[in-house]
Amino acid sequence: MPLRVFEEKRPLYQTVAEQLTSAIEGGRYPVGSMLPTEAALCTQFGVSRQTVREATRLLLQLGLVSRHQGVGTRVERSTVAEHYVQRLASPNDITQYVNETRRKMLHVTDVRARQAKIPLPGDPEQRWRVMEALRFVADEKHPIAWTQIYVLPKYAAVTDEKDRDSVPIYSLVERCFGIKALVVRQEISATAIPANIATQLRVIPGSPGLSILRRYLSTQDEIFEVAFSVHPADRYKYTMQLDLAYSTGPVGLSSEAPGAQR
Amino acid sequence: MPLRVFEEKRPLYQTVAEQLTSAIEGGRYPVGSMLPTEAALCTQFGVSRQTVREATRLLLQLGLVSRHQGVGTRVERSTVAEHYVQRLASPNDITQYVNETRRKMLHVTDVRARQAKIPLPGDPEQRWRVMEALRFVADEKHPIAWTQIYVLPKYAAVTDEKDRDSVPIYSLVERCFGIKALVVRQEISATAIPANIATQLRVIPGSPGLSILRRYLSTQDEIFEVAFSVHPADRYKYTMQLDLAYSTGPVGLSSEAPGAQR
DNA sequence: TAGTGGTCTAGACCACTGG
DNA sequence: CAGTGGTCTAGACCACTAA
Repeated sequence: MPLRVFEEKRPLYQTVAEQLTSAIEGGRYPVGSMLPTEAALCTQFGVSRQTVREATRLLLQLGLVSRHQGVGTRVERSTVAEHYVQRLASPNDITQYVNETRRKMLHVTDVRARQAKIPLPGDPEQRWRVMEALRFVADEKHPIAWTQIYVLPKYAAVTDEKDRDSVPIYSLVERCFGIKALVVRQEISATAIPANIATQLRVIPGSPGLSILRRYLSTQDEIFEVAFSVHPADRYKYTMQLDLAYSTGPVGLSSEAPGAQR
Repeated sequence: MPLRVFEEKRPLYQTVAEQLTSAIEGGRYPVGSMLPTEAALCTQFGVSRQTVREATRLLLQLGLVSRHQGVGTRVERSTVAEHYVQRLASPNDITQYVNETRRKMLHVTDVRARQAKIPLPGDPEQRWRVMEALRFVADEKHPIAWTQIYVLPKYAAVTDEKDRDSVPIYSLVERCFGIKALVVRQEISATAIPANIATQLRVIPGSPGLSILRRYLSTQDEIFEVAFSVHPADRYKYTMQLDLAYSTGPVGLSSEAPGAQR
């Protein structure tokens, strides 16, 4: 007979989930071992299978277990994975000023990787298209950023787009070539602004600047764009917020829809 | 009779979800409007209620709809919300070097907010406990960071803890007082390192440095700690990775109070 | 082939919301 | 109060995995 804690107001599946959670935390089901089968849990708790599944679904979201058809439910962690998460509603928020500033393109050239001012991935002889630009806030005279953007030659055509100056380059590449930036890696460091850049930024050479190196990785694990920007110390500050979270990563998109027509 | 697309291998609920998704994207169900009731969807698609619920659960995860008991299912967005997410497995990863460095405490004092070198929240007469320290990589002679940590007086006792030097302060506060950093706000900027700090860091005064200001917010929306660190430009670099994600934020912990429904 | 989780149905009662 | 989504049951078939 199922012994239910008396006077439960909360859903049954939640109670079951908690029992299982503490059993896992307590070492009753060690990491790597299998949870009892769903049928077993049904009789053990005296509930229906859906209730059991709803309970294990919670554990699944917390990253405690994983389910495998034909195999069973495996314990993955003994304790709920805690972490801090930064969420950016729009990809543009990565570069925090995109919407409040305008870009003035300086020039566009081609270089080989080894000639670039920044480390580029892959073959040193690989050619890249380089765009150099300044960013201004509204009508301010002084730019807040000097930027250099490298894209692979096969995407170089973006430099001919007409909204080249109003849209982030990575976004242009995405739109024109149907790819998607899956991952963005960012490095933030301080530097003494070199003379040639300082002139453009209208600051004293050697004065402190915040430099950000950003690498955009597409679906095929290829780095299709590298952006490098330098900001005078007193004109820009990078801010971010991290929130405590418990669940495992986003479940992400459902499927490989048959209608990926594009 | 339900007209099912013939020869379906994929789950029914997924098909239903896709139909609903494109109906929403197509404007058939505008943002702010209500989806048909579950019962209606059952007859419309010729499926059981669980199948409908599983389908709307997918839309829920994608942030397209929200469900409200006694009310219905409301359309929240017309298109799947895309965003970039940074995940830190351990809270320590916020300060990326915690595990590879040792801290040397310089001194501990008390100050009023208005006397502090950095802006502190709340009353300018509010007292704060201040710890000043240096961080070293392994056996290197030169520190990679000069740090100042402010905590509220009620948590000042952490400065007496014995593992004060090996554990991050915010973590000590959490452990000793049973609170939890729910949110961490971070500001990264460049500065010319002032003379007094430069001496400690063994760099030339005025040389460029990366400074990071971190505010730790506890459950009660209170800022219980503010940490400020300065790094010589060539000794430290802040790196992060952002991943493309689709689902809405993690639902997280089990018990959510019946509040915050719009 | 036996046993697992994945999907699906039909029906039921409940908790909550709004008029 | 009627109608909504939230929970739960009992039973069924399927897809997958491993022996």
